[in-house]
Amino acid sequence: MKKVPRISESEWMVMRVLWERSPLTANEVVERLSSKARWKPKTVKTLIDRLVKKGAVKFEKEGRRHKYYPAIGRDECIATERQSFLRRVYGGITKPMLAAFLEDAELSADDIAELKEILEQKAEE
Amino acid sequence: MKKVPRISESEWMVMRVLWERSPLTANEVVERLSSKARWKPKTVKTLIDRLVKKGAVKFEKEGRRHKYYPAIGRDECIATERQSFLRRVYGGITKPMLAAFLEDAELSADDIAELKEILEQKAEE
DNA sequence: GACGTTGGATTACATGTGTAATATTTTATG
DNA sequence: CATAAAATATTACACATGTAATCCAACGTC
Repeated sequence: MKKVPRISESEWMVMRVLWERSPLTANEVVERLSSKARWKPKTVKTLIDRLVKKGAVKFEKEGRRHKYYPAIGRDECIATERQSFLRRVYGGITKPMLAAFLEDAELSADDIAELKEILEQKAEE
Repeated sequence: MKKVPRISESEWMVMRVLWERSPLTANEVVERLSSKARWKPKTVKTLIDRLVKKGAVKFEKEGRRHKYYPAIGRDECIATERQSFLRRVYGGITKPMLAAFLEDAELSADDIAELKEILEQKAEE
């Protein structure tokens, strides 16, 4: 289990686009972020560079352009963030916290069914 | 709805002890944190000062000592963190994210029943 | 009342983050 | 080939954060 680096709020936006589709050139990343954030291209470039330095993103040279792609898994990063969040705020996963999440969520009927399924499984343990 | 300030990871530890019991003197906070973190007293004092500056903590003078207490609610702060986390990581609350939480959780039968209750309520909407 | 002790106030300093601008290198074009 | 265009690399700079140390003021003690 390799350790995932710490990824800042802004960097997460970059990671999200790369996880969605990659490899991408810097400009493509800028393009895909333009709807989500109003950063100057240079700012996005800085974020990409920092992610490369942290080992979260790698690239291959294709001609003079670099094609960037994630070097770490989305699920791993999410798990790390989730745990950090829970430790910080609740000191662990708690029922009130889950209740709050569920209340806030927008869920389809299928989603609800699936989550109930999980709960039923747990009830049997 | 007043806006809660941003609270850093270390600051959260301080807030947690103050939410648990307050008011406390700086030294009492240091004392209560000593099992959780190995910070020098001055470090804890700095964290408290920053929280005061942010408006997250207030104090009253009792003789020459200050008695500190939270100025913002735990639940509000948690809600803010939760939303920040979700926006960052998932771009909002999603079913897969909820599923991951539920899978990880340690829940009693009552907890499970209550959560199912919430889901059923949502199914009716 | 001088003095040490004990808290609070001020200052420190490296690293991270948000947000870019400038400089340099590579490439396409005339 | 010279030069403009484009991409990458380097530099910038203020504020946040982790982690304290030092300075100063009030209080109790002799």
